[in-house]
Amino acid sequence: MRTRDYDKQQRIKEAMVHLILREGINGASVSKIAREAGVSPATIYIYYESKEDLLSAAFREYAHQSYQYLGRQIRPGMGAAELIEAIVRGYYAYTVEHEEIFSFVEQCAHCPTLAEYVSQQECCCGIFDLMHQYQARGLLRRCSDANLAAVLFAPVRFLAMNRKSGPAEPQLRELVAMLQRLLLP
Amino acid sequence: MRTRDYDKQQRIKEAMVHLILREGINGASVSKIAREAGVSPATIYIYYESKEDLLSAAFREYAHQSYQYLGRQIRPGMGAAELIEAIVRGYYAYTVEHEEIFSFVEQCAHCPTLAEYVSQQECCCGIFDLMHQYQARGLLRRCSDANLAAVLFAPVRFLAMNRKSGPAEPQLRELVAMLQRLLLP
Amino acid sequence: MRTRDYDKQQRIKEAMVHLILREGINGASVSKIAREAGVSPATIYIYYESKEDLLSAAFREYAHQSYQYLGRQIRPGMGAAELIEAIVRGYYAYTVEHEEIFSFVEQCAHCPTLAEYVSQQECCCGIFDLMHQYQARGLLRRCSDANLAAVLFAPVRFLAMNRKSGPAEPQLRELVAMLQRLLLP
Amino acid sequence: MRTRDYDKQQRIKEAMVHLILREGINGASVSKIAREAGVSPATIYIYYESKEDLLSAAFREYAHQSYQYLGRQIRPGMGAAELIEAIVRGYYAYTVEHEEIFSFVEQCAHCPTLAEYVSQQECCCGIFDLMHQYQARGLLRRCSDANLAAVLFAPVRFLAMNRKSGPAEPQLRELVAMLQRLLLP
DNA sequence: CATGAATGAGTATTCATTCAT
DNA sequence: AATGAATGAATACTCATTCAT
Repeated sequence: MRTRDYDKQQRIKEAMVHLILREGINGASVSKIAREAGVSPATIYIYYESKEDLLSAAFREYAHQSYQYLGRQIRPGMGAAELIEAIVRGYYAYTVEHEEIFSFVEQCAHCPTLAEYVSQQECCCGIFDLMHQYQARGLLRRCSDANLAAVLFAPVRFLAMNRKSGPAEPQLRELVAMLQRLLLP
Repeated sequence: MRTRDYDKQQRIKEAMVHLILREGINGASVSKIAREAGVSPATIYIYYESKEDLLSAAFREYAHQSYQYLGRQIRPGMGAAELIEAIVRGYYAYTVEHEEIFSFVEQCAHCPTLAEYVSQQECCCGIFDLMHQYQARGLLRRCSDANLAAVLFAPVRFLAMNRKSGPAEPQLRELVAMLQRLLLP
Repeated sequence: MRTRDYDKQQRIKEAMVHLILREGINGASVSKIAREAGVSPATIYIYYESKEDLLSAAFREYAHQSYQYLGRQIRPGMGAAELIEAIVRGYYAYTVEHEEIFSFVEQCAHCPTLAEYVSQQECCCGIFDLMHQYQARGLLRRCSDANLAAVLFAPVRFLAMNRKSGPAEPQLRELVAMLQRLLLP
Repeated sequence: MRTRDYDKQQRIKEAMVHLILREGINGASVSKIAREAGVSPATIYIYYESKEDLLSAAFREYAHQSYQYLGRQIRPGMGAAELIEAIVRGYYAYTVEHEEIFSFVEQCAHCPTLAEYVSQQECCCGIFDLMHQYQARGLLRRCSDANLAAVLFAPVRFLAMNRKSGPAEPQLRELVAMLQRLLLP
């Protein structure tokens, strides 16, 4: 059950993410975050040691969130083609439903001073375990994890970043087909 | 009258890029850039209207640079397989040789307040013209430009960002093979 | 929570007025004001939104102060001649006793960017109410409020500004006599 | 005959006055003055030693200008009543016709760091010489020069500063009548 | 004479953080 | 636990002035 204090901590994180989407990583000062969250600046320092601590904690948490979301979209019983479609569409859906958090994580992941806090590779280990099983059973082509992540997630992120250019559905359908041809045996 | 020193302007841009790699987009203040470039803060405002002007001008310029570099790696006479290999390896080589600039552009491209200054799509139009010819002649499978960019460039960028994890060469060779299978008819 | 220190706010205002007297409106920078008031520059922004806010708030307050002072010098029961003398001498005494504030208000009132914050006319409305009563009872000649303010206050301010030229008392006595002749029936 | 350089110097002065009216004494920086005058900042330093030199030279020149203008409105043969009317109306006309210069001089005159450059008293000495003659011939009441300046000029300046409040003509007519009653024997 | 480039010192304002309540 | 006050150091930017041409 959510306690009152957990809510406050949550509000702080969300305020920061919201601000960073609106004004970029520079625009999110501690005072603004506090104002947006409806707390005093000093209160933030009860929950976090420093601004960097707040940023990195939120980055760590939210970086895993998209893969947890993905984990809920897939089931071990799925066929391989179905699995690929679920991943692509599920990941894209996440970027739409959690636009702010997605943008926040992308910014953090590309900032050298923050990137080291999170290893992208290990975020998706749950999904990779499943893929390995499919590969072992010959349902998916074998390839290195790095390249699997590269072709499965990076293109979807690219489409999500450039969302405004055209309707998403045809592009998604095409991408699913391409990745199925690439990864199915 | 003293004449304008274009080398100085270059030094300012490079100092900024250098700083942003080291300290992230937050750490690059005008004074630090000036100190790094060996000029007075006021001098920066002779060449640029504002910090945002400096950032966006450099972003615009460098965003095109990688594709110009790529343009020099490919030749119209190449076979389709060779073309894909040249693009993947050429793009990756660029990220290694111009690490700072690559990181700078990636950060800008993911920052909402800066991203709008550059349309990623139009940066690579020269290369796309060539791909369209190959597609028209049946040497490459047809697909939308968005997805072509998504599968050709995004995975390479992903590998480049996570360079430290393992040796690059095997991963590159594998990625080239995957993309050839994906895009060749 | 630390409580707000209204003495501190007062010190800030006084420091600004003091500085503006010594160095003119140009010389009163926020840092100098802060140093003079013994606070940090940032503290000023707790009490005022901006430098302009500080200036205009002080201007508004002090512009009324001289007329409040005057209000205490006069009594409804006075004779008309006595009233004029009290006003002239009272106003002059104020400029001597509150030299800094007088100079500050004069500077603000003549600066186009600040003048609009205060309407000189309405500052002295309390006194004008009394004058109107005297005029209604035929104890003072009738004239427009604008000209009444023009001949009652402007000459005294003029003498106050050029104080150094000669002893004040004879000039004041003469001015009182002139204004009595002018305004008494 | 105006030489080319005289024109340039004139343009600089006018640009400064224009800027000070628009943006107050703080807003008139050397660069802005230069831009407004269409010259380089460095050029200003050919004609003036410093910004203060520019300000004080212009102040000195323009402070005399209104009284020179006044000098042209009056003639020794005038009657005393006519003389007072000419002075009041002439002075007021000047403030309307040379609004920018009038505002500039007023600002300078009330700024402690600039006021000392010009003695208001000696600016109007020409007019005072004439007044003394009228006084000697019994056509004007005798009073000290300070009070004469105080009642003749300060009220007109006050009306000019508060011009927007109501039509000027009735107020001027009334003021002329008041001053005639005050100063005629 | 005239210029635009150059700058150290300054501008108003905001920062991340701590203090006292 | 929570707060708004307080701040030294930083922010982006401008200043008056000088330099080299």
